[in-house]
Amino acid sequence: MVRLMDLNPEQREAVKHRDGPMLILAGAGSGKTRVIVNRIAYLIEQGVNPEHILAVSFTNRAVREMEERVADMVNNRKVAKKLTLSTFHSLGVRILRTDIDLLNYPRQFTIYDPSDQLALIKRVMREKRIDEKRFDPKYFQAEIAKAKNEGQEPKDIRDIMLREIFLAYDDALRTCGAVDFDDLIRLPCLLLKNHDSVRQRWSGRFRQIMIDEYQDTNGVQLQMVRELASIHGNLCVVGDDDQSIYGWRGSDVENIRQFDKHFPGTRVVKLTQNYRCSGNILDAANKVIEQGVGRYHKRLWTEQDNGALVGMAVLADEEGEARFVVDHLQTTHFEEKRKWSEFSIMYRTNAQSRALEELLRNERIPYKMIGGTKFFDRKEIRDLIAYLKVVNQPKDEISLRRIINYPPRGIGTATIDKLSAFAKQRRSTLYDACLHIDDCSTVGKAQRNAINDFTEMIENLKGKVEEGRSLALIAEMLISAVKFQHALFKEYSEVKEAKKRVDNVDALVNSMIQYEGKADKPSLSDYLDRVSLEPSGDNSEEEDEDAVMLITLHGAKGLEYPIVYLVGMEEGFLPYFRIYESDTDIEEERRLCYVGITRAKQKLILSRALQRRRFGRMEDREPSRFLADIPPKLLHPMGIGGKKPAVTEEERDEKFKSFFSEVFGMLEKD
DNA sequence: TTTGAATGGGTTTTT
DNA sequence: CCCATTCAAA
Ligand SMILES: Nc1ncnc2c1ncn2[C@@H]1O[C@H](COP(=O)(O)OP(=O)(O)OP(=O)(O)O)[C@@H](O)[C@H]1O
Repeated sequence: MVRLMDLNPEQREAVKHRDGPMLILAGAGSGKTRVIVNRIAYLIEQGVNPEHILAVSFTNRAVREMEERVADMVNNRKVAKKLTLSTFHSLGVRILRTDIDLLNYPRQFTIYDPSDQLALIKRVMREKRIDEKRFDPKYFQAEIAKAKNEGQEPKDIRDIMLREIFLAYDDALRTCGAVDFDDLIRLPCLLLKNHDSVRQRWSGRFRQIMIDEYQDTNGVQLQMVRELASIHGNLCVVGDDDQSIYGWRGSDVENIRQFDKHFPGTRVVKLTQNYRCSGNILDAANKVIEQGVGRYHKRLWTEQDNGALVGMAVLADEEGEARFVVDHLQTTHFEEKRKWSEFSIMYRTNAQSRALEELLRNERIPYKMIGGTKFFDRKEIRDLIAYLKVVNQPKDEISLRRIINYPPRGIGTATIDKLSAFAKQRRSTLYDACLHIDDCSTVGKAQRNAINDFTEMIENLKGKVEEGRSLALIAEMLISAVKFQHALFKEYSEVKEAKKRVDNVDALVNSMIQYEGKADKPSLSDYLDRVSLEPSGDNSEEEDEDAVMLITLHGAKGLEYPIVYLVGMEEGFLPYFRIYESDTDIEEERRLCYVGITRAKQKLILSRALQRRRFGRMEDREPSRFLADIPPKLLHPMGIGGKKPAVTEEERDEKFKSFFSEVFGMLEKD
């Protein structure tokens, strides 16, 4: 049930808006997402078919958040399920799975992640005899991504070599039956633009479109949105130019600033009251963002009390910082009877989570890491996934090459080169050449046998998939067929290491079982899609698990927590500096800082270390320049700079003892 | 063809 | 410090 009285007048106006374009431009915590959620529920109440409603956001996490909030409000699972709430990329996949054949790709396409992408670019470069030493494949990868995000096609590229590689790379993708991440937006966009039937289908299907975090859209996404809204113009976007933090992947704040020019007749709604942060926190945030260069003026206000001061902790080193945060967190948890899930620790880079994780684990504090690709980056996991990808789409040459000789089965580089030549000669894919290897005289008998055994196994597994056998079962068959575990023990002389890897493989199989348990229509290709689109594996079964959140600043956008720790407030981290490169966009870093501060509802603790290990060497660290923008009267010094020294271990033990005796005392009374 | 040792290069952020 | 890649020997 929508309760319009839970909204302020501006929000109410936005929720009740029905047809035509609308822009909600508003600051952090002003209830933008709340408007979207309410508007979805309101539309349903007004009789709009939920299948006609589309809401898009950027991160998987933000989509999940929206799903939960909508589900709570609609309170009808069957109706909620009919809604389309998704990221741009999964929406792209959905469109492509239906219509990609119009572009000459198979509907069973696979999705290449950046490392597959790089591998393919390297292949293309080798084919073209372009020296990888002289020309960095990563450069081309970046340039191609940029071009795709700007909506450029190979013919638009001036640089001859880049154009040639782009062209060949795109060709190669098609041959592999694969698309890359950027294609997940670019190709649907091409389809919608060039095929009226496609546009009619999708724009007709989604008659009410909402987009959260619109300031993060890039050129191609704008085009895609335009096409999707072309039939009806019912497009509602919400965003905040002060929270634009994806410039590095082509997002363009002008999309939101010029929205009313892109969509004439736009109704503009501005929200300026912040409902999230206590006064001091909002003050600090305002001070940081106000120093922004080239910023459009906007000021948030709140009715809330000042609340606690913002903690500013200075510690000796990385470990000291982690220790401080964990101690403080633990003390607050007990003293204020806070649930673990009320805490969140945020950082600029995933690597910064290590020290924290270690300590949290030691202290047995439940935590959940959002983002980070650790699991699916492990070699053994990638290998297994590569096998499944080959079973799913044998054209996928990158995956095929990855596993054709892993575990080693006597098909070395020499053989693969011959195989590749054979494939080229008969104009077939590499896998097809494997199937007909007996017609290839250049490959020796032993190798031919090995290849035949290999294809036989893959074909067998393909059969199982077609029979509709369970995914986990297929994976298990695969693991035993290739003696995967045996290979791991052979590969890692350290038994402990090998065991760990075997455990990882088990964990992957388990994730498949879980997936099959909860998916609507489980299938291998759907599973692989999910793994590609959400490699962080944030498939938190335990949705409302009580755990501390560890998350990057980017990942935290749109989320909120009662207590937030912002660690690593140092030059080099925030703003982030890369060695040898000085292209950091300071203003974007500032906005990132603003995003971090405005995640906190009641308490915010900033921290920094004086020294940090980097490349094994200790380095001195300077405070982040953004700290200087926060008036000292808002800050409460802690750690080394605080009045009280950091809590010592004895003191902490003392606190626990008294806490427990208190608890026991309460129990005895009962 | 497989293997292990040497070497060199480098830490964003997400889909 | 930790990796990925490369290179040389078995
Ligand atoms: N009218 C209101 N009355 C009370 N609480 C509100 C109101 N509007 C929003 N809130 C609360 O304020 C908080 C922030 O809302 P929301 O997440 O929708 O903001 P947002 O504008 O999307 O923030 P961000 O820009 O950070 O993503 C939420 O806890 C929400 O419940």
